[in-house]
Amino acid sequence: MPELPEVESVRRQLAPELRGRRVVSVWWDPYPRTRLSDLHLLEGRRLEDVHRRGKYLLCPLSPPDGRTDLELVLHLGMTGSFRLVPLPAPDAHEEPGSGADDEPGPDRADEDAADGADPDAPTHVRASLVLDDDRVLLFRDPRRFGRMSVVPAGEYRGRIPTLAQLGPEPLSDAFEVGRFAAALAATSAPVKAKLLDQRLVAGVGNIYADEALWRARIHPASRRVGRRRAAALHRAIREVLTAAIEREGTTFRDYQMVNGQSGRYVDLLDAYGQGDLPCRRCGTAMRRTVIAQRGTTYCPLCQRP
DNA sequence: CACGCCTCCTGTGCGC
DNA sequence: TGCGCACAGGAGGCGT
Repeated sequence: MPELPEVESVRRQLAPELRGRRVVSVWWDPYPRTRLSDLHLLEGRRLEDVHRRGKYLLCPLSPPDGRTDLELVLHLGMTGSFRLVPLPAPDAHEEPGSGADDEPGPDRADEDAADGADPDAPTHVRASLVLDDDRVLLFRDPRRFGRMSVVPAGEYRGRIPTLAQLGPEPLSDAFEVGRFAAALAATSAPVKAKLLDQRLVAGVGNIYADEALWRARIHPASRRVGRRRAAALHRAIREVLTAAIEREGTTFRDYQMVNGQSGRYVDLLDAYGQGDLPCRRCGTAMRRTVIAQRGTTYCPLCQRP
């Protein structure tokens, strides 16, 4: 999925477009096990801003009285993306009178782009918010791993467990090397599993975990990371995430920005997706394995246990 | 509690 | 060309 750099890039595109916009109406996926909840609460409210914590986007909502007490929480899962499109002109073919109550979601059977349907029309739309500037925010998510929910502002416990326990932002002062080293020392799980866990540090996923471990020369399965290596990893995480944000993230397969463009960090990947290719540092063939149920690529020479 | 495995989904790319 | 299978950037839930 989109990790911190991808989510931050999406945030930077969305924030100026959504800030101050009022939500006129909302449609969302009627799928039984949908991970979209309480979106009806959006209607009539203003999106005050778009913030980010880890891989989550947070939009404070203004009620009519001006107090902010609800928040829209967005997570892109593995395949989520947003689009802003013009509000379609009222369709002449539409049955008069009916059809008003539930906006026919643009999600039809995905295969039948038959009869006249625009082949470029967005597919897999799971939610759409009509905004007061006659544009529509579409949330697309083929695999349905993404989440959208409206919650009382800041109250994540019991609703969004990972967000409730989220670790420090890696690019902020809250990400302290001493605490990071201590947390790594206090665990017996493979270091990569701890990076993916989100409690030690927020926003690192499979791509940037592999990248940071390669840069810090730490074997992803290592269960013992001392202070020295912890400090190297701390620095590597910051460097990798900063460089990826500068290039608007990595598009390996699904990730797209709001304008449909790809992230350009893919060209700079040193580890992720480099299986069997020569290590960019020492030339040894990169090796692929599975750690924490995730595909993992590392250099067997540079990154020894 | 910490850890590790399984699951939720759909699409794609590969090998046969 | 067609089919089946493995795999995909995340997180939640459950068993040990």
